[in-house]
Amino acid sequence: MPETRFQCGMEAVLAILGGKWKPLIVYHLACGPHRTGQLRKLVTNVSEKMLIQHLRELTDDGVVRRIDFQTVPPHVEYDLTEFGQSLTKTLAPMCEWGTRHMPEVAAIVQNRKRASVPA
Amino acid sequence: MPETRFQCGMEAVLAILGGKWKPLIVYHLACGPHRTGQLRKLVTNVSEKMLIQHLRELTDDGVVRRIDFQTVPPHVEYDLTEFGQSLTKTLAPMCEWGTRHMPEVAAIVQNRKRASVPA
DNA sequence: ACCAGTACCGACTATTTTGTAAGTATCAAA
DNA sequence: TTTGATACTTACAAAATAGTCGGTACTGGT
Repeated sequence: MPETRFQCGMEAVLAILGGKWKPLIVYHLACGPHRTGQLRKLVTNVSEKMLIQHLRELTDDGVVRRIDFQTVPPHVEYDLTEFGQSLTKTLAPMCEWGTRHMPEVAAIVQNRKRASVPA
Repeated sequence: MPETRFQCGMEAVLAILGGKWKPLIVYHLACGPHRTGQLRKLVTNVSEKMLIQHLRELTDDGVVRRIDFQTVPPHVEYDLTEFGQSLTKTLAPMCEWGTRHMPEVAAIVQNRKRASVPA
């Protein structure tokens, strides 16, 4: 019963998109529907388990829609719900910032690595 | 040496703001400089260790500036650098989305809790 | 002398999150 | 009948993240 209270909108967003691969998944789904195998290739380095786990959570949260073609072998596609699309729209400026400052951020992260691996 | 490569701007943002309390810290610092003790009260439920740890990382990343008044007992203030301010600007629309959809998101999260505590 | 308040550090533990490797089911093709 | 492809599951292990508690240094008030 710890009531869900958000201090600012950011927290609400993170409640939905908190997860190592979720932003990437949503990012790729913004371009249209994809099936599981495609996403596994697009979201580099994601394990099958994490991909499906996050897809499930996003589906449960109403961000993503799962379309099962009911065939054998299975064919399943995912795409964004309207809720998910409204989210990606507001995410766009942040993505732009990230894109614009990408070299800067990469350098920052690189610095951190040196600090933590002093060998 | 896994080179730092970002698939999309979002990843770059998360590289900087990934951390349970960082968005909140930045959010409060957007209103002006604060000293450590004030932040500890504003960022509810944060432990002193995590607050300081995150403040340090944000400082190292050039998002936050640490101002030490060199007094005894110590007096330290934190505020956003220009880099940090450019970041909060692009974060704003996302915060707005979160604010607008807060009840919806709260309901979603509430649902998850029920699912994971079936007792 | 002792305690309180400041900002911060460090060892240790707990919790959460992510990853690995294997297995399920079904059918088609070889 | 064995293999391959699909989407997905499960048990277990590792890693990342967060939290607790005690300690540092300094000084002012009691």
